[in-house]
Amino acid sequence: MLNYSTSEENYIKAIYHLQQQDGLVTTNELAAELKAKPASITDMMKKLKAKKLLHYEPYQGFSLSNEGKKVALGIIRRHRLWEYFLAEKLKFTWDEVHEVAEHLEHVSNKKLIDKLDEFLGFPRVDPHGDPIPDEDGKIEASRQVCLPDLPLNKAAIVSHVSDQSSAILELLKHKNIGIGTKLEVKKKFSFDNSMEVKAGRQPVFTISEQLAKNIFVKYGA
Amino acid sequence: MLNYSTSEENYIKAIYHLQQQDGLVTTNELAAELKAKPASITDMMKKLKAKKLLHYEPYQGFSLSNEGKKVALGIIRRHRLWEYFLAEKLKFTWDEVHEVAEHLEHVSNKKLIDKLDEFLGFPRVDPHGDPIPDEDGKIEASRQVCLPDLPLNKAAIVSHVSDQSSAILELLKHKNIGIGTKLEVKKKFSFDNSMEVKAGRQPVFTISEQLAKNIFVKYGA
DNA sequence: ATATTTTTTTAGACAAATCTAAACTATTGC
DNA sequence: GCAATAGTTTAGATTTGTCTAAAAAAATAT
Repeated sequence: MLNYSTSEENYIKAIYHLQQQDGLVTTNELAAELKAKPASITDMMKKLKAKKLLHYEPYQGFSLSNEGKKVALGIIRRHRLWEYFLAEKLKFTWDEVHEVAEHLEHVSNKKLIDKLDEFLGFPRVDPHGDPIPDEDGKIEASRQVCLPDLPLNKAAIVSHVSDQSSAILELLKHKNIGIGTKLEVKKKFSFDNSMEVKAGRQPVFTISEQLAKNIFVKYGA
Repeated sequence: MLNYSTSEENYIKAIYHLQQQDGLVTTNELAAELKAKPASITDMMKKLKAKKLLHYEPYQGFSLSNEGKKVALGIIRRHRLWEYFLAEKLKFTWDEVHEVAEHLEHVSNKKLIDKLDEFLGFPRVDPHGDPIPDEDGKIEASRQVCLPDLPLNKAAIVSHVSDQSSAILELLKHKNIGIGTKLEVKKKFSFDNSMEVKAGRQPVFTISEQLAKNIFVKYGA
């Protein structure tokens, strides 16, 4: 695997994320994502095409080649491992990790990343619940579901709360649940659809169906 | 503290190291150190002078200003903390850490570095025995002495072995002592000048005067 | 279906960091 | 003390990544 500049890596990563949703990515879309001018995008697309990292015909949009996807997954692997390290070891909060990881991800040394992975205990998801690609670029599909739909004993990360009333926020705060909290459903009761959950490092406790329906979590499939 | 480019940081760091030994640094010296052409050095010196990071008059050599030294110590702090992390947490060997830290050092985020420092337990020296500047840029003088001259209970790092005979190497290997090994002298016996040492994570053991004289260690004064 | 609008590309400029070759300054040897 | 040598700087070119303004292509609206 060749080395790419920080700039090239940022383009590749942005295209990867955009094409997950949209299929073909357009010049303006990418310009908005990267806060650059459309002319700069076209310039870089020519360069990445010449390096066979993407498919591109003028005016037709672009998408990563298989090689480009592999490069993107390498960058995402580095980014998410560093995010995990920052949250788990350095006690950054879930919303602080992204920005710092944006810089660390560009240090591309295979041994560094594989040893970091091992040191962290081969985590499957980052602090936002997004799956971490393995050494070979394999990545689990990311699923976002509401808590009642989460399989039993599946580790997940709180990613969203649908109801934003102060009543629910008070309750979540009291139970130490917030965006980024690790969550696992241990038991479900069919009588009232309440469930026992393990949240972060707290002992198992019970939450109601009403609450569970409003908590969304992400996990690796 | 402003931000500087990777390139600027590499120049600043190199000047810092060279002027430790030489006082004024010359164009050719720095060119050799950085594997760049003398013309490139002159260009950058003008730039760094404009930023008030160094004193420079054409043909007269250059040296860091106080501000320049502060910047240099910040870079060295980052470099050595990452080296410690790589050796201590990721189990890199002492001779592998430098190259990787050369890249990590350029990620300059104060919170990251201060939290890393805390996570590592505020180490005083890196895996080569060189002292790590603190948050304010204070740095202990680095001392290199042979083992009999090391103060009792002072943590130090093996940095050099003077005799390279296979006999001494065999002995050192047997005692698990090598470059980068942490060493502490626990007790000295005046009868034969033998001493009890703690090496790495091994239990305390005894070494002879002859051996001790050939082991050089570095420590923060 | 064609005129208008939007999107994309091209052309040309600029800043950062590097280089080569030539010019200049300082040092050294005799 | 001056010529030869060694070291340094300048001038101009190159590469990478960005930009603005203008041109070209595609999409859209009547």
